[in-house]
Amino acid sequence: MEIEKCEVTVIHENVVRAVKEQMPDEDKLVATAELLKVFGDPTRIKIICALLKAEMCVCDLSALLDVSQSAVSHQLKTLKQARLVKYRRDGKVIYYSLDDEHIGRIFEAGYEHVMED
Amino acid sequence: MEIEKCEVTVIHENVVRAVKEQMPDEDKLVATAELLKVFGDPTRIKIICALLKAEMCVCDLSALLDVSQSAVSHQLKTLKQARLVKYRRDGKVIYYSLDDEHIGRIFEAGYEHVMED
DNA sequence: CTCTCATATGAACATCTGTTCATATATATA
DNA sequence: TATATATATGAACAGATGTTCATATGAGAG
Repeated sequence: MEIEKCEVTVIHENVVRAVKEQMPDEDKLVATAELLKVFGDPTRIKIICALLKAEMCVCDLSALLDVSQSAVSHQLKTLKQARLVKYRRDGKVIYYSLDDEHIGRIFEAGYEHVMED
Repeated sequence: MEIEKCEVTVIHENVVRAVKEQMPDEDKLVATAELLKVFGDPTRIKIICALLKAEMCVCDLSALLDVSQSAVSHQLKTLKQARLVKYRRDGKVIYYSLDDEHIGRIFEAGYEHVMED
C-alpha cells in the first residue's frame, strides 16, 4: 500500500477540477506543441523569416543563411511535413513559400515577445 | 580550387540581397527560436495552457497533467529560465503563474492554427 | 529540534534532432 | 543520349532533450 505522497496529493482539488474542465483535448495540445516545435530551431526559423519576405529556391536559401544545401533541404522537408511551406516547380528550380499567412502570425508573436525586453 | 557548386550558386542574386537586408539580427532570430522551442514540448505546453487558467502549485500540475512531480519540477525550471513563468511562495507551497499576458498570445496563435484544419 | 511534506536537483539513460557526407533523382540542354 | 545542375535522401554521428530514480532542500507543525 505504498503510495508516494505527491503523486496523489492534490492541494487544491477545486482548482484542478475547474482547470481540467477548461483544458483543450490532449490531441490538440500535442499538435500545438508539435507545430511550435518546428519554429524552435535557428535554421528553420530563419527559413520561415526569409520566406515571409519572398518565395525562394533552395540554393538562394542556402546562400542567404549560409547553411549547406543539404541541411536546407532536410529542414524544408520538416517544414513541408508540418505544412508550414508549400512549393512550386519551375524547370529545375523549386520555389518554396509559406503555406499560409497564419504562419507569419506565430512568428511575429514570438519575435515581438523577444523584442520587448 | 574545389568549390562545390550549390554552396556558391545564387540563382536570384537580387532577391537574396533584398531579403538579406530585411532580415532581423541573427541574435533576435536565434532568441525567437529558443523562445518558441520552449512551447514545443507536450508537457510544457500543457503547463502553459493550465497556468493560462489559474495559478497552480507543483502538486496540482502533477495531478492535473498526470506527470510525475519531478518531471513537472524540471519543466518548470525550463519555463522559469525562459522567463515564461513566475512564482510566489506561500508557506510550503509554491504557486506558479505565467510571467506575462504575452505568453498567452503565442500559445493562442499556435492553437488557433491547429484548430483551422 | 525533529518530523512531515512540497519542491528542487543531479546523475543516468534512452530517445530524438540536426548536420555532414555520399549519392540518388529529376529536369534542362547540348 | 550524355552532361550539367537543382534538389532530395539515407546513413552515420555527435549533441541535445525529457523522464526516472534517488536524494537534497526548505518551511511549517508539533
